[in-house]
Amino acid sequence: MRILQLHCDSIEYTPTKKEIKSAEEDVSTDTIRLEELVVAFVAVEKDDDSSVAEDAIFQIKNSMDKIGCKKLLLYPYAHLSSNLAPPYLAISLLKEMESSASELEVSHSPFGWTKSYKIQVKGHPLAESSKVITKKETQFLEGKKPEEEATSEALKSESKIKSFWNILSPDGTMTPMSEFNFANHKKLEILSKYESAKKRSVDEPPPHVALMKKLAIADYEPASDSGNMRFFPNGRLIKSLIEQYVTKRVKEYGGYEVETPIMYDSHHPSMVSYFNRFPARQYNIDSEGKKLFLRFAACFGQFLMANEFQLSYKNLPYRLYELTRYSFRREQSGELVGLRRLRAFTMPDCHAFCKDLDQSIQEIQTRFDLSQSVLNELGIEESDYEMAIRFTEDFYNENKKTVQELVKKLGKPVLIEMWKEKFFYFVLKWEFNFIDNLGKASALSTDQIDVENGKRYGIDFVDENNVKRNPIILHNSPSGAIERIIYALLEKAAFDSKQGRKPQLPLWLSPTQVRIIPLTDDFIDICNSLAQKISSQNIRVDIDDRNDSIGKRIREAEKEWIRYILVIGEKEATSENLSIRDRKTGDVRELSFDTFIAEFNDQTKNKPFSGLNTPKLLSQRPQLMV
RNA sequence: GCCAAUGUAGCUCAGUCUGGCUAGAGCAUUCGACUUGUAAUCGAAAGGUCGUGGGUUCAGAUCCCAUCAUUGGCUCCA
Repeated sequence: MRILQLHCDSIEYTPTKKEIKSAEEDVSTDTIRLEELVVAFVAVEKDDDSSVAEDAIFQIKNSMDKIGCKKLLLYPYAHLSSNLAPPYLAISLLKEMESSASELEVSHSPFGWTKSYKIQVKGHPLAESSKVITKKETQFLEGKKPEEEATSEALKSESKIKSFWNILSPDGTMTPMSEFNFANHKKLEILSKYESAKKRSVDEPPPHVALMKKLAIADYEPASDSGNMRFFPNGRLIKSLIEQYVTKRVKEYGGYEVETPIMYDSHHPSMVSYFNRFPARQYNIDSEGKKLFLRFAACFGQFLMANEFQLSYKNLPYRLYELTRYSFRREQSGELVGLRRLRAFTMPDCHAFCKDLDQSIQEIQTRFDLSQSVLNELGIEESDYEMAIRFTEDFYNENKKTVQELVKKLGKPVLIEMWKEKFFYFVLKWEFNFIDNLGKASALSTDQIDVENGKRYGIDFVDENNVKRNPIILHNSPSGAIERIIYALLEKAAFDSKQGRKPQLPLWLSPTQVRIIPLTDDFIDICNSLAQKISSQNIRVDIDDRNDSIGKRIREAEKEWIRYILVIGEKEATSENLSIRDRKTGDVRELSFDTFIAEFNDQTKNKPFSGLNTPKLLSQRPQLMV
């Protein structure tokens, strides 16, 4: 059976005359007009039977659910096939379809009649689709527009691969997702629903968007392409600190930092096959007849580099790392949101070349620990994210223990997606998904076991037996995109705020860590020397020397989420100790200088430091209202 | 990309449905006064081709068409 399915604003048809003997009787020749409906042009073919009819109506219903349409017109249309069923069979199958779609508002146009018709088709991607339904096998091509260029094989097969969803608990039990009791795992439930059912319902902008502007971190740049952000001094400072921290951790783990080009020749032999597999989502550039594209990850750069290395098994695992500023993905405009999903983003990307599966499995455990620890230190805890592991059935059957160990490390149930066959280049992939205020999931850390690209990029090493082999490659981002970390921190802060707690950034990331407020102009000099003393301890300190009331300046500092405020007046000028207003409690404490520095350092130890990225005196600072 | 909502001063918004006075307010900015004790001192000035481009009209921020951007949903997420 062949079906051409169109989501229409309206259709108008007029039966004109009987075309065949066995056409339907008692047909009125009035014009019929229907609105807001799906029209399914149907050609019944020779071998079709009830099971095909049932399957067809099932698929039609499915896609109508998606587009939220309840009205269906079955329109017999012989021209779709050259292998038609005899009319009596066609009529009876059409009737079967009509009656089995009873929960829809369904009708059919007369069979065997010539009809004139006028049709207005909607313009969204799901509006048009064709289906071919046969007895044994079901195949269908969704959403393919007639005028569209042939979609690549990748996209077609991607829509065909079927996922099996389960939940794996730390004790090793695997439960089908539908049977799992999510009572104590609300966020995992969100992730599961999000991934498998793809169902979401939100009607407000994510809170981090307002915060990123209010805190003068980042904003949209109207003169650029959407999804390319500008970062203000505060934002650049925060971003840079996170970048430095992640890089430091990766180097401690054993990654070697490199730098590779951001654009590549799409006709380079190594690119072609990779490219055809993952088409469409890149920025293209024409340059002197070359067709270049902007990288969407650091993979190519590092693979092409590794290609040059003379590797021995003794060198492995060997790890290359790059902090890509930027990676580019030309996501559909409707998918872009604040700092969560961008077209240009900063991605730490670390590849480990391993000699065999055993080594890669050992390596993936190390990197799992690294990722978890990095997120933790960045201020994102286990309770903020949920893990998903995806793998092929074969890999799981041979490596159950490995998978279970990862789950054990996390210590809570994990969403499992399993494929019968390997479609992607990896056999296993895990990722941590941050769940935000609106119940949206987005991936942070991730790692993959890649069994294809070693060969594709001609990377090889010599093993113990003097045989050349291709390494297995792990693809890890220990933190996920840096922008997304900021998004996660802001969403967490917004959540605190909603719960009635004071929102804040981790102290080591605060653009201003200590603010000094002179009571009157007379104390500005004292403030200056105090500021100097504090900033020599690697603390970002500024002075609000504006001519505003003390209450107002405190309020401003609170609104900037500044943790420590020092008001300097007569009392402080003559005292040994500092009066420190701690935003955490709102109280004013008397501390000696050294005690304060010790308390401060304790909270920022092992974290990178960078000086104030804006004028020290607030009177010299432009007000940024975005 | 599709559907919907939104777009007015640097920011947050009123005015748009029902076309008609000099397009308003608060915050921020500038100037002046005040010299402040832990979340908003007082006064004044300046600030706008109402997202952009067309159209209808005696008259357009307001109605119509197109377009761009943001947000939400769909799709997508290597």
